[in-house]
Amino acid sequence: MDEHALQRRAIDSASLRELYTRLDMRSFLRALDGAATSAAPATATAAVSTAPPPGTDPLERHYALITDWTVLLGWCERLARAPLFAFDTETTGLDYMQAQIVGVSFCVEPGRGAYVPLAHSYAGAPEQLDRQRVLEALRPLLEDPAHAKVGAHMKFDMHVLANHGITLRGQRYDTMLESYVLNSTATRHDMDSMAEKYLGLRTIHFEDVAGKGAKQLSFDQVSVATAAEYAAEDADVTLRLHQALWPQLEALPALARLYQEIEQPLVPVLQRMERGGVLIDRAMLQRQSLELAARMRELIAAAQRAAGQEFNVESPKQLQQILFEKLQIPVLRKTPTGQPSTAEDVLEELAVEHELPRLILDYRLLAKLRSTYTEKLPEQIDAHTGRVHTSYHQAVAATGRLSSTDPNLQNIPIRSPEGRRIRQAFIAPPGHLLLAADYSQIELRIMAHLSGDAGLLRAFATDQDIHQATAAEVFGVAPDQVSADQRRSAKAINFGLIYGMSAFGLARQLGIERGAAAQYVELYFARYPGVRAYMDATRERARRDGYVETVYGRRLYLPEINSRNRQLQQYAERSAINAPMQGTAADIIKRAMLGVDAWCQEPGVAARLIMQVHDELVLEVREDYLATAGERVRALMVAAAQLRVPLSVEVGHGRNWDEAH
DNA sequence: GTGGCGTCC
DNA sequence: CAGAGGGACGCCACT
Repeated sequence: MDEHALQRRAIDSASLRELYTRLDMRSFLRALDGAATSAAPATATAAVSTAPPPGTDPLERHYALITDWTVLLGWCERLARAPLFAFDTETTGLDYMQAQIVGVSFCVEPGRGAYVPLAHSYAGAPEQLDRQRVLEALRPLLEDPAHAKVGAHMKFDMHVLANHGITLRGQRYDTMLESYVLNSTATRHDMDSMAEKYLGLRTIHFEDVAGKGAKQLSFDQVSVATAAEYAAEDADVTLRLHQALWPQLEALPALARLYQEIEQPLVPVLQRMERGGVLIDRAMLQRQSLELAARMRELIAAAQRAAGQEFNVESPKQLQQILFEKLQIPVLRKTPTGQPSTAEDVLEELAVEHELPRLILDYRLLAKLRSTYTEKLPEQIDAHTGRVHTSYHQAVAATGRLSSTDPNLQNIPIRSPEGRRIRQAFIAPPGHLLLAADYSQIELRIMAHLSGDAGLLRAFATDQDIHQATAAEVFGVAPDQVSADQRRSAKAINFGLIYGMSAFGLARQLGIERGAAAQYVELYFARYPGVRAYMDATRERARRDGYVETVYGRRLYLPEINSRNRQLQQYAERSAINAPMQGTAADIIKRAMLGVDAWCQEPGVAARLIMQVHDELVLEVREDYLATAGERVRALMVAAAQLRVPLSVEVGHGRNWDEAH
C-alpha cells in the first residue's frame, strides 16, 4: 500500500472516531483505546471457534459473534485499518427490492470472521444490537470508496443496503466476477461451488441452515449461533477465494484489465438500472390479456373441430397423436428423443396441406404472449415503486453477454404485430420519453474487424446495406438490382456465418436444396476470402490453445474442441466461431454502458439507463432533454470501441418502447 | 426435474 | 454414416 493510502486510512479512522463520539458510543471509544494497545480484535466473550471440517481446511477458524458495542466497534476500527475486507449481508429473502438485513459479516484475515446478528426474530432469540444504529456505525466504512471491499455477488448487497439507506462504495473485488472472467464455464460462480473447486472446501450451504422446500426458514428464523457459523464462514471463504483467484487473474493481464475496466465497474451501473426499474402500463396488459383469451377460445374450438375430438392443444404429446396417428399426416422431423416434432417450422410446412397445424400455430402465438407476458408482467410490478425491476446476471452467459430474469426483459416480443403491442405497455412516466439506441449489425462489423476481409471492410466503410451488398457479390448483380429474395438469402448466409452454420442448416433455413445452399456458401467465400481464412484460423487456434478470445481478451475455453465425440467437437467448433463475435459485442456494449451511465450521473443530466438488450440500450429521458440525450448516447456508443470499421447506432424515441423503434 | 417449444439478440 | 445454428429465459405438460 502506498503512503498516501495509509495516510487516508488514518484520517478515516479519525473521522470514524468523530462519528462515534457524535453517536455517543462511549463504549466504543473505550474499545478503541483498548485496541490501540493490542493488535488483536476484541472478540473475547462472544468468540466462537470452529473446528475445520476434518481433513479439508488447513486453517484454524475463529469466528466472532458480535452482540455488544464494544466488540463491534473494535471490529469497525480493524476494518477501517484493513487494506481490504470481505463483507456479506444476510437477509430476509432474495427479492432485492424487498429484502431486509438480518445480519452482516466481515473478514479481514483468512480463518477469522465475525457475524453481527441484527434482526433474528424467532421465539427466544437473543438480544441483538439495534440494526439502524449498527448500520450508521458502519456507514462511513461502507460508503467510502477508499475502504476496499471484496464480496460475492455484491450487487445484491448493494441493493439490500440501499433498502436501509446506505450506498455501498469501494467494492473493489467480487469473487463471482473474478471466477467468471477467469473461466466462464469451468464452474458455477456461487460461493459453494467455487469453494469446492478453488479451495477444496465443503462450505455450509444455505439449505444446511435454513432447510429446503416449503419448510425452508427465512434467515431471520435461523438461530443466531447457526447463522454466525454460516455467515462468518461466507465472509472468510470470500476473502480466501479472492486471494486464490486474483493472482490467477493478474497472471493474465488482458483478463485482469477486462475485470478492472469493464466487469467490476459495471456492477453499480447494473444496480442502478435494476433499482430504477421500468414503468409498465398494467391496465393495457390486462386489456390485451382479455382479448387474447377470447381469441384463444375460438382457436381451441376450431382446432378441436378440425381434429374431430377434444384435446389439450398445449400438449405436444396429444398433438403428435392426433396429427401423425389419427390424421396420418407425414412426419417431417423428429425431436432429439425420437418423437415426431411439432415445432413451428414443421407445422408451418404442414399448414400448406392441412387446416389443424395453422390453428395450432395461431393458438401457440397467442398463448405464449398471454402466459409469458400479458399475464405475468403485471404480477411482477413492484407494489412500492409501481415498476418492474429485472435482475441482470453478469456471470451466466459463457460468451460475456448479460442475461435477465424476473422478469426477463431481453425477450419481450417484437416480430409479430400482436407481440409488438406488448412493447406499447413499456412506457415513460409523465414528462418523459423512452429513447432506444441500437447498434446496427454489430456482430457482422466485428466479423469484418476480426477477419480483415477487404470486401467486408469496404462495405461497412461506405455504410452499405450489408445484406444487399452481400447479395450483390454472391449473385453477381448490381446492388440496386438485388431482389428481395436474394437479399433474404444473403441475410441468412450472413447470420449463418456468425453462428457457424452448415450448408445443411442454410438449406433448411431457406427451404432450398442442400447443393444450392452449398453453392451459395462457396460463392460467399470466393467473394470474401478473408472470412474463410479467419474461420479456419479461429478453429485452428481453438484446437491449439483450447480457448478463443474477444477483441478485449475475454476468453471462452472449449475443452471439447479436440473431443473424439464428433457431436461435442463440432458443437465446440461452432462456439469457437460464434464466441469471439458475440463476446466482443458484449464487451463493447458494456463499455458503452459505463460511458452512458457515467454521463447520466453528471449533474443536470435528465436521463437514465433502464434496459439493455444485447445490442440495444433503453433510457428514460425528460422530454426537453431528448435531443441532447439522443446525440450524446449515440456518440458514447459509437466511441465505445475503435475497430477497423465504424460502429453505427440507430436512435429512436417515443412514449413507449414500441414507438421508440 | 426434464423435454418441447417459443420469445429475444 | 449421422448430424448438421451461437447465446439466453420461461411456459406448459408430463414424470
